Amino acid sequence: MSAPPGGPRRRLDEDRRRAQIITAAVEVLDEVGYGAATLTRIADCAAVSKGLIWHYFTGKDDLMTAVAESTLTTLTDGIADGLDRTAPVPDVLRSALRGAADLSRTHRKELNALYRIVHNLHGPDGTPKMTLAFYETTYQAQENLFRRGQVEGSLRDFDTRVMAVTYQGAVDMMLGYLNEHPETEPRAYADALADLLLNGIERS
Amino acid sequence: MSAPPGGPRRRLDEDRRRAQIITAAVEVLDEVGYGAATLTRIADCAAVSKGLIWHYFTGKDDLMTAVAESTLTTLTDGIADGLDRTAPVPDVLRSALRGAADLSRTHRKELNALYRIVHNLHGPDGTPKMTLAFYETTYQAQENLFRRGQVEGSLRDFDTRVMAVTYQGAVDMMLGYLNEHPETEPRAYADALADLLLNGIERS
DNA sequence: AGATTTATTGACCGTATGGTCAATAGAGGG
DNA sequence: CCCTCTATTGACCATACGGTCAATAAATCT
Repeated sequence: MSAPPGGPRRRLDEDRRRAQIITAAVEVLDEVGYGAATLTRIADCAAVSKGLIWHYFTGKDDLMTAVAESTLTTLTDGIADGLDRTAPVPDVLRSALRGAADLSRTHRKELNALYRIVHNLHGPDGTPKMTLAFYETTYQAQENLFRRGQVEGSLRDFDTRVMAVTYQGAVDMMLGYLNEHPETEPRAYADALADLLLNGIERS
Repeated sequence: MSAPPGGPRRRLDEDRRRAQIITAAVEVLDEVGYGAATLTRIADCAAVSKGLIWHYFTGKDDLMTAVAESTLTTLTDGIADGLDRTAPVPDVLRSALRGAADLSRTHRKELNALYRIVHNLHGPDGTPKMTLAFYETTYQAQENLFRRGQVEGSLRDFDTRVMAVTYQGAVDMMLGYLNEHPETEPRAYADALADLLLNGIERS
């Protein structure tokens, strides 16, 4: 009766297609938010049929997880570049904050998409799926950095765990704020924040 | 054919019913998250028929907004109590942090529910509905407090806007952390955080 | 007691979504 | 040149959700 299912227009390399779909997902997530980021919309944005998504991902959750992982890698790499981890700890922190602030301009969509996934992807029980283990890794990395500073004498004594959590919150808020206030200069914010945080922990 | 729609079992005062539904919504939001917080579930939890919800609210968004407002009032009142705003600024900050930390034990569900709504209630375009105006109010209140401290000489000079945003982030993270790590002593965290933040801004 | 109001119900509807699948066509191997 | 493999498609499905509404009975009014 109806037209038979058409074959492919163009065949593409597997990895490329995956990346293409993920990119489209980032775009859509950034534009309409998580709830409205329907698979139909994503497929449309990727100029691909909806059915194809299940050829590359096992479902929506799987796709979103993949997007989150991919995006997170991109972002952390973005910060890691041009960061000399062997420098004095205060300098590392300043650079890291600047790097993060820059992301708000160079990777706006990715930040937005990741933010949305993290805050929306729940397990069946309602437990957030990413947040916990997600942050725990960076907490420990930060704590190591702080402890190094304390050992080296550049930082005074303080609760490294609380500081790591606070630092993460400060960065998150900075990114959110820069996103909502495009008129704010990222570097200026980053430097002001560095002053605040370092004043609290630097050995005077 | 089918049983006719039954009348009410028990009539209840209007305000009570509203409150009852809102309470149920908080419960459900806390338990299963925003996406799974369906009106059917909320109605069940409130031991009320689904249709009744539209008698008190114009729709899901309206209900969620009402829940957010109600919850926010409860929480801010909870902090405001036992807070002497005329005290020296550093003392006010310490008290406020303790008050906030205490909420993680006394108002766990409310915090969770509010968090979920704030991060999930979008407008039709995907724009978050609450976040912006929501935070802006508290930013200004915080900035006023910081400026008072600067005028009075208890705080050094710093960017009050960046500090307000950072402070808010620190509190949010603290609440999230305390929620996910019940073994952590709220007061201890609050005090450690106060030390960190005040060290960064207090005039030494 | 009768009339009126309205809080409450359960059945119903339209829709949009995540997900399935047989059919298809292009690429590549023999 | 055929045969196999598989990336790709469009039609289809089940479902669950937000939302509507006529019917009903408890309260209230007169």
